[in-house]
Amino acid sequence: MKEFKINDPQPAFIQLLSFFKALADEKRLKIIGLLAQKPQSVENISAALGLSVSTTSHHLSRLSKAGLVSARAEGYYSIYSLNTEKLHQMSQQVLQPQNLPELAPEAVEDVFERKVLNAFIDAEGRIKAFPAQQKKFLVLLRYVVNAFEPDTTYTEKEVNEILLRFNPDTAQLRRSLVEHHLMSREGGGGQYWRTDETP
Amino acid sequence: MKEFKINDPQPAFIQLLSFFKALADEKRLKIIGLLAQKPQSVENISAALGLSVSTTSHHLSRLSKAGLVSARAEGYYSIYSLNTEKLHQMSQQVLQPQNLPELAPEAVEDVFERKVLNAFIDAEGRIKAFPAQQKKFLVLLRYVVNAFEPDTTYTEKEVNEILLRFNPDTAQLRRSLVEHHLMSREGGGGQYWRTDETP
DNA sequence: AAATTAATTTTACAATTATCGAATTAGATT
DNA sequence: AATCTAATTCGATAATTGTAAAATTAATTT
Repeated sequence: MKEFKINDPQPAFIQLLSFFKALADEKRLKIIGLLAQKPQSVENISAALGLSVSTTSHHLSRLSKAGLVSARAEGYYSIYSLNTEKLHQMSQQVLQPQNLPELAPEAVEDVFERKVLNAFIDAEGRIKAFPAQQKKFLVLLRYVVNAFEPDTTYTEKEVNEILLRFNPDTAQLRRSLVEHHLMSREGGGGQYWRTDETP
Repeated sequence: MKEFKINDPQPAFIQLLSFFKALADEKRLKIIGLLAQKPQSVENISAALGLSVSTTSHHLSRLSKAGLVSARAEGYYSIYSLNTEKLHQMSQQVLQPQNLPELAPEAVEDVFERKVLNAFIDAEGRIKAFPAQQKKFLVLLRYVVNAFEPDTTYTEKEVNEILLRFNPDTAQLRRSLVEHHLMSREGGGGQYWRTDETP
């Protein structure tokens, strides 16, 4: 097996990109269509497309680099033919949903959230002020709720102790956490727990 | 609204081309990867890609025109998400081998053959001279053999009469036609017929 | 050997397009 | 109403790329 990790910037990405670039041209797409009918010489292709031979040769070279066509020498002709397996392989494999996320650069933390946290959390991790905008407030609540362990129950007193690390107004925080379903409370008593994230 | 219908050359071709063009860019391919993870705002995407917001917006617009992503307004955000069905549909359907030939322009008659015929056949359809190159000579033979009906037997005399319309050297023509298996001859007698083309 | 032929490579240019900043639009907040 | 925020559109520029003519290469024919 190969080691792709070190210094190799996603060969799959490069390959996919050159595949799309190879086919992202009117003339080259038509060449694919021509070669799907039968293998042909460069001159023949250029006549069918109304292009000069040199331009056609250039296009064929690009398709060839992407592995979509290949040429065999026959006399002083180059007879190009379609690599149907390659074409099939690319169209089948590479755009499968499960492979797509790998195309992305490392996911960046949400810009909006970072902005809000920068604006309302001080260096000690405490909430400086409560934003009026609900969306921003929710960001803070999600930040706060991380202080609670999943699958653990807390008394109201314990909850308040933890919330006090963020802001003196523990009542509002506690109430909001429950309101927005980030924490759950058992009906009458003082039992709290972090709501399961999976919906 | 615009009228797209009239003079619309192969909508399938156009659609396929714009599909490939949409994905033939590094940044846009990465956007696909990002949106495959989760729907995101323009600002978030631009941060992940290291691009300006306006450039990102432009890329998203291109992807959107190709039908690969769509946006929903949420507050003053545009949350873009991936159209996975469309992506799946395109990658599955459109590059299937049986559809490929339709991408080509109307097939042009073979350039080499046309050249040879122009060079060696006069205005009356007669062979001006016999080319030394075997490949060219074969083109002439295939041209000549069309004067014979399929599934018909001819005597040697009839064959010579027909060949005389092309060139006085009927003996060479007759012999070459048989040699190259364009016509068949019954063992001893003088019965000739056009060889069936299907191999 | 000289001439011919098909293809590739090189060079130069025109067309396209990716990019960004500035201006504008649409929506939300104060 | 005035302000703020995210997104889009516009205008300009830089980079890419499709195109063809000319020069070169490779193979064949005379």
